[in-house]
Amino acid sequence: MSTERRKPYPFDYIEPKWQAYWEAQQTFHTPNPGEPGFDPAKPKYFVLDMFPYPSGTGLHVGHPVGYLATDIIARYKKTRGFNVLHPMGWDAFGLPAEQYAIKTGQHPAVTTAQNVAGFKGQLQRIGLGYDWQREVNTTDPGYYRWTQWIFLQIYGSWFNPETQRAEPIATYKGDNPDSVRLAYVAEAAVNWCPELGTVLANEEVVDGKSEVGGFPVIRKPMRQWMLRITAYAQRLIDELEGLDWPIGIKLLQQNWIGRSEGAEVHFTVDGSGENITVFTTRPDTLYGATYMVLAPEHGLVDRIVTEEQLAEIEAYREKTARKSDLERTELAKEKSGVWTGAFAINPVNHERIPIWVADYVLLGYGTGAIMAVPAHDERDWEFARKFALPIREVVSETPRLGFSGESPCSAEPLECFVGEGYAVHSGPLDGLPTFDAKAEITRLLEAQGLGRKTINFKLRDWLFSRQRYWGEPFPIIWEDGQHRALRETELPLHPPELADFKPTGTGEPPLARAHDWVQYRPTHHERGTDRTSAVFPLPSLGVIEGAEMDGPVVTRETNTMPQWAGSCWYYLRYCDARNSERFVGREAESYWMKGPLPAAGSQSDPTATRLGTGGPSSADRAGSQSDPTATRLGTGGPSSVDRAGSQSDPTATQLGTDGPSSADRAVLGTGPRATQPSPGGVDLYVGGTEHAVLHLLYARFWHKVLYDLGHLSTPEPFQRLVNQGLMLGEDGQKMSKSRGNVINPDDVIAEYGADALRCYEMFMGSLEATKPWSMNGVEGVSRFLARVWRLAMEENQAGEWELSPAVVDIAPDKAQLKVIHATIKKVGEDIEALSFNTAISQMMIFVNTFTNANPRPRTALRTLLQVLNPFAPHLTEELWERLGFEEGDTRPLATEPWPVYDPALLIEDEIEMPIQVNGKVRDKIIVKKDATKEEIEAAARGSAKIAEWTAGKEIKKVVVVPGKLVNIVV
RNA sequence: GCCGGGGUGGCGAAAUUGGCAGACGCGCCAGACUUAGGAUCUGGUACCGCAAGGUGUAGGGGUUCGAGUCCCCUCCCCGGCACCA
Repeated sequence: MSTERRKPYPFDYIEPKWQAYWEAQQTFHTPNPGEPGFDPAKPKYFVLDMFPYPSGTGLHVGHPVGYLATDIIARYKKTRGFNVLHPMGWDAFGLPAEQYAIKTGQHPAVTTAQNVAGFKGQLQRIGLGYDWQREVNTTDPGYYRWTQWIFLQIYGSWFNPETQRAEPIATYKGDNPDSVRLAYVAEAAVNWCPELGTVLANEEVVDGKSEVGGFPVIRKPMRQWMLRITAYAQRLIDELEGLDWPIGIKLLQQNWIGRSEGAEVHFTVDGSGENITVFTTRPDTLYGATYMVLAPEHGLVDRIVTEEQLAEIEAYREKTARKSDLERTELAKEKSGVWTGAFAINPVNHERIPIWVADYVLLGYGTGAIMAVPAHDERDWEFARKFALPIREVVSETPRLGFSGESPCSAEPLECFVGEGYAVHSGPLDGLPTFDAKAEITRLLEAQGLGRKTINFKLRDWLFSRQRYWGEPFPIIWEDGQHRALRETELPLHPPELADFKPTGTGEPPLARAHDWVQYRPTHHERGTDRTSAVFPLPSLGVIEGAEMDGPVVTRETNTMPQWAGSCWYYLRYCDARNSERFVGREAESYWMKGPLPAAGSQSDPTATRLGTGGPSSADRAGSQSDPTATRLGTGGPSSVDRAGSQSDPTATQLGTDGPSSADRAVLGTGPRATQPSPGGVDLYVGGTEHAVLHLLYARFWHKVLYDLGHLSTPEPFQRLVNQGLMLGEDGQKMSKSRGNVINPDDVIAEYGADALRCYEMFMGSLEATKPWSMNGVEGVSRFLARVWRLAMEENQAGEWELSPAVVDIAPDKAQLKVIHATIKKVGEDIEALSFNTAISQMMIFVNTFTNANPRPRTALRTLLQVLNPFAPHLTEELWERLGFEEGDTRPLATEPWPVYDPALLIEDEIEMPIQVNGKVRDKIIVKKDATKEEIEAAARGSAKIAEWTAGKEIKKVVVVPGKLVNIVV
């Protein structure tokens, strides 16, 4: 390569200078309520990034996309007079960090510290304006102390079905509190990953492989800690509604939780006292049940299998057990199963139907048993065809009368019909449409104690323990086979020092190797924790005169918590990161997490009222964007119409949403509702879609538990969520080391500067879109920044940059004023709308306009620097300083109020209007801005070109849209 | 299979309630300034056509004075779920 290219402007000097200045001045530190410098008159804005795992490989250019979006918003909101909370931290526990440590042969604490330093350096070189005083690290004892504390809150509570919320376990009146705790130990078939040496949550298993590393996962029965997230299933669905999240993410969560309405039906096993309960969403097809299927692992199989069938059943069960989840899905195409030899009695028609075992029925869903209705279920159909089981039609697509008397199996249907229709061959249900048939059969079953209406969820309880070293130890000890909580005063519980922290591979956690740590002898005041109390005894209650000093030796829990534990609440810790008394101070929490005030318009633009000239500006849009009704779920079709209807006229809803869709809506819980007050929470959360059902679901769950227990002021953590798109490599492929297409931001910064990196990433397309990297694109944006620089600066004979003599204190002309004010308006509005690419293009138009202006009005340049500042903070700070300060200016530019535009300057006296003939533009005319329809039409008819085009034809119609166009129809 | 999101120049992309398709940038072409240009500035650049003009937003149909935008059907790409009873 040739010599180093000349820098188009001295970013290599400017950028470190201003980064050091911000650090020294703590420009982006935001005080909490009650702290020095806090201004209670300002509204708050909490803008959050998904904090990274500090991996060893560092950031690539895809990571900062979201960080840049939030940085621009944060800087902008600050200039609009908000108290902005914009923090960063490290999700440093968990598999990636530990895998890296094992690979490099170092202790994870060492590699984590190195990686954090590396990441932080990279983020700072990009010029991100975080409040580093609030930095958190999940592996810091001062942090995980509270993660453990929150776990104990969960452990110490239960979900009261009466109140539909978590309550201290003391309010539970049953005799076995351990059966209802939100954190409990259970023996269950779990996802065991031999390669990683740990169990994994369902959410961490993708296509039968571990999400981290892609290793095979098998089912294995193990004793594990579980969190009872299923108790919150309904609320986790319902309370999505008020959130301003992408519809896709809401649906993803909804589908993951998987609510379905149906019925439980009890069948008896012929000749034994046993019962089989099934779950079905189609109780109306009960008369068409011609056999039953149990999951291979179902406990009843052993009790009902006949002697003749025993060997075959055992063989089948063993074969199924050996299959990994992956094999089981791969082999899903071909149905398999074995008859148990037993029969069940259909409760409604008392028919004797065979009971089979087949692996297409899953133990984990419903009751692990089904009634099979082959005529109306694809899977049952396939199975029945393969094993020659009877198929009976009980739903007809069209109404048919007089079928009841017919022999039930006389007409075997030719194909499987899964839709809704009308009941046939179904006794009392005959003729009823499916919807009514479901209701009727459920009523009949309930009346006879044969079944009941039920709601079933796909969501499973959260498998919360891991057999790994690098995670939070459980604050739990075991005594006489019973678990109990450590006291609050014993936290944090540090992990033991271990020379060998690799997984054991046997399922026993590595912490078990630390014998001295595991053997635990509580001192007198640590004993006697009341296991039924959620509130741990205060230390002052613990000291009892003359009590024994040493208790019996007990053992510690040796599992650790999963990666997600720390990330479930980090946003709360940011609110009060240094609090050593509480996980977050009450005042700080309620200040930063509270919802917006009712008057959205006034609060989102405090500067407008102060300066009194803002008018109906961009800020009003911000208000409407965060309107919680705007992104309601499930409103297919003209949502604005039925929204209006539901609010202003309750009857409109009833009339307007007839038909099957209303039922679906009810199921989803998304029917029209009145606008709810904002649930509050983080004002803007930006991150990738990969956390749609992991972090975002877990965090909501923890948040709700803490809210129920009175520790938090809002029921939801994240009010508004935006997903940034994926950054592809220059070859259009996903960036990866193996493809060799990874771009390191440090290299881009070295060549073009951080401001160019920032502006390019924001200019390349919409925030949410997937987009490929292009170095040529960076070059283009770099040129734009250099042009900005040269608007103010020029090079002298000695090759030094000095203030350009073209910059003088004159008033901009009319055309310039229009560009200036249009730019203020558009950039502000575009930032509010997260449309950063169009904001930058407007600033390019500004620069193009002024590039050849000589002289150049100083005020114009100053305005440009103000609106460009959130995007290119280093360059603009430098020029702001060099252009000199005016009275009333603050420094740095980062704290200067956002400029105010004058709408009057944007209105043209005369406007150009296209004239169409039959929809095609044929001429353009200039008319006064307030010209009447008649005047415009007359002018259009007066055009010579139009006369040509309409010559000899009859003008049938003239459409005049003032301010837009004229269309003449001939 | 089901559920989302998409498909606009050579490329990245713009386009309030339906109202001049392609803003802005890259690339390319030409010019200016220059010892020089991988610097800078100016102009041009959807496609076909010398032009007048015609054609164009994945494809087909529809509504409308007017459709990238609304409705119906089809195709393709990306993401998610996937025997969920």
